Amino acid sequence: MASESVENYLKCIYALQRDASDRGVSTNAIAERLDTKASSVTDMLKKLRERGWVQYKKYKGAQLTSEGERMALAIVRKHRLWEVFLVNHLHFGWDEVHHIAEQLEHVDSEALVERLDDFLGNPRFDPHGDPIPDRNGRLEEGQQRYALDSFELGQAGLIVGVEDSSTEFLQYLDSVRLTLGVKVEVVNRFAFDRSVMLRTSEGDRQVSHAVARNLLLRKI
Amino acid sequence: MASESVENYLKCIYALQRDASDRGVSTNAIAERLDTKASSVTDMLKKLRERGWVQYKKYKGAQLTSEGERMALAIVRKHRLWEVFLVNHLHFGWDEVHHIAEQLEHVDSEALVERLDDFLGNPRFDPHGDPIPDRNGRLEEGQQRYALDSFELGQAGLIVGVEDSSTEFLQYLDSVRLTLGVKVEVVNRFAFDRSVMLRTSEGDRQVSHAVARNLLLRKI
DNA sequence: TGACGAATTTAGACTATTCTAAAAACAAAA
DNA sequence: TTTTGTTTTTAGAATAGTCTAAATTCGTCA
Repeated sequence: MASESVENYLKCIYALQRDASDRGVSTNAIAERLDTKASSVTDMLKKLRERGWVQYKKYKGAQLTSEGERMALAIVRKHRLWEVFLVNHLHFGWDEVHHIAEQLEHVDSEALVERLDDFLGNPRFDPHGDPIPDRNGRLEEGQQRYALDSFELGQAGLIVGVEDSSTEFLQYLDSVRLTLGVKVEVVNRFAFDRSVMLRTSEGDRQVSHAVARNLLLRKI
Repeated sequence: MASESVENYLKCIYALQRDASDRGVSTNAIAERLDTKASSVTDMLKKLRERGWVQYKKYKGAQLTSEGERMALAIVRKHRLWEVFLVNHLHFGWDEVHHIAEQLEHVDSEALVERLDDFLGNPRFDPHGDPIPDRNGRLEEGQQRYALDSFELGQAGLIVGVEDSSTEFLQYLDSVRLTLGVKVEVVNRFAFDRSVMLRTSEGDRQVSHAVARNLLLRKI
């Protein structure tokens, strides 16, 4: 059985090799994301290699093995299922659940996860729009999601996810009513600061580049 | 914040000073219950004393301070609430939940506990009949519970709890239909092995002394 | 190619928790 | 009160994970 710390490393490497889909996740990238020191990461990578969960060569970064990826997906599955529970049944806000799910995801019981999944009605997405791996670790392809950032003028879309699940960003989205399921259209783009003017059913809103990069939409 | 290990020690000392209501819980008693070595217990007791959670003098055993007891009750509260969730909502058997709740009880979020409590309908007892401390750590007095062991011939009672929540014991009780809420009457006692003959609505059953000691009843 | 700055690893140390083996204290009987 | 067996504590060591500081390697630019 993997320790909580080991599980966090696996999850972290999984996330990093997902959005920077090149080879080898760098020591520094892991250190930054886990808020730890590069030397600690090096130590841990050696242990993970020992146990067959990552491929790792000095100075070359790390990649999950298939066993490592299987474990990472199991943790992601638990995390997202618990988030659904917290939001749908305990009525937490989508901005409040990440921290709690980070603890719950380490509870070790196959039976618990499967019963929770059934209790929740086998949801396919978590409250932030992220897909939930099935019991075999398979992730639904789903339709392509694009950052608002990449939309052309006049392009419309449905908000289906966020790149950043921090409390701050989610609370901001709540406050300007840009939440999952909302339909938006790009009516203007300002080159000098890369901000974007959006039209929603509630009126127009201007959002910064930082927001546009982190809002994920399905084109319509 | 207390580590998982520290929390387990506090819960253990709480349980031991509850049923052996004399002074000072002995090092060996703690070691046996936590399946660890006496020397490890000594080390930990010094740390708990440092932090003001137990009173402890060499060779004199340990007692929780009021702060220590407050913490222990918070853990017991979480444990029992999660057990209710697992049995009532995820449909686990009462014999399957202890191990899972031992992990869930360490999740640290005040808000989670209170919302879970409300979600469950503020239950007052867990699936084994044990009372759930309220948010202030207060334990309902409830009516007195007696071990079947102590019943006179002819005395009747309602099963309202168990002294031992092990999977083995609970599965045994399931198999002979001696579960919470069942009414029984003592119709015979056998001195040579201290076994007891019970009458239930389903017929007569003989149970060993070990069982009689661990079944808790309310007299009727 | 060589040199510089950034990234990474190594070396050595620290904390928390646990263990084994040996020493000390206790308790109860003779 | 002395002996003896049990309980408890101490001493010293191991493991997992982390850190700082120093050394090494990498990649790139002149």
